[in-house]
Amino acid sequence: MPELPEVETVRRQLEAELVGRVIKGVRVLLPRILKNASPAELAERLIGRRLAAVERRGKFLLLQLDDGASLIVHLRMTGRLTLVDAATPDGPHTRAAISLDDGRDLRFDDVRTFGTWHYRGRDAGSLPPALAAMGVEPLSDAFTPETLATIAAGRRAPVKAVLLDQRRIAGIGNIYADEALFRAGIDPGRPAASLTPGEVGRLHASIRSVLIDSLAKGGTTVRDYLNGRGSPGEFQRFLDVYGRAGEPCRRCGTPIVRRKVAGRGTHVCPRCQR
DNA sequence: ATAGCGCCCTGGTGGC
DNA sequence: TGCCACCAGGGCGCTA
Repeated sequence: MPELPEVETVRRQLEAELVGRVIKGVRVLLPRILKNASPAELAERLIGRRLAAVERRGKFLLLQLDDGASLIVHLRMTGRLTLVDAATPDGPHTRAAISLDDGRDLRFDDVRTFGTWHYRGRDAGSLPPALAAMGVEPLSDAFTPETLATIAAGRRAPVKAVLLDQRRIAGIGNIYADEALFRAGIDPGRPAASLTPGEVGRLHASIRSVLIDSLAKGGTTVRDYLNGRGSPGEFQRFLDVYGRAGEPCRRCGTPIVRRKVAGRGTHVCPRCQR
């Protein structure tokens, strides 16, 4: 489940390899991943374009083209973007591919086919609604304890639901919501507005630290995630609660409990998190 | 405006 | 061994 650290890892790898490359071909094996273009239209727009930059906003990847347009990719749960030699056969779940002028393909593989591609033209063009409404980047200077306090103020929803709301904070998914709340010692079901200023400060620091720590390990691979070079992340070895139901809390030894909060599988230490 | 829920989709798992 | 219900979950559309 690629979240901010995983998508950022892919972004860095793709940027290093893709910038300056020219698109020679486009293959779309599953047209419904394209949200606002037909395969033929996408090919017409992309072929001949040079890649100018690879950016990230929340969990979206933006491949910027030299004509001011962009290809906006969301990996959702099982999507992968990897660079391979063009001779590499498609996998059973290859949904699309872009061939480059250096003999390689940018392959998009996605088992569950939730991932999406949007083409955005130079002027306006359609943005994915979630991207247009995206909240603050948690690793940017704009994200301060005061920002988080404002976000939480007056919200009766569980604090975990607020962390998952991309319109408030960008890029946090189920894994890092659980991990940040553990580090902060806060129960995920608490109404966001019930957090004390001290708790808001701890949660702010925890969000940043867990994202930074995971980024340093190349992200988390629980099941499907692979980076732009086809390699898994390493942070799963350092998770405190996610996926550790029944195992002892690393801090106090109490078994980690799994329950449902905000409709999501949620992992907590019932002793450390209040 | 906010909160909650079902849907999309496939592969892996566990029960019988 | 086979079959099937169930689960994973981000974004989105719908409801109240």
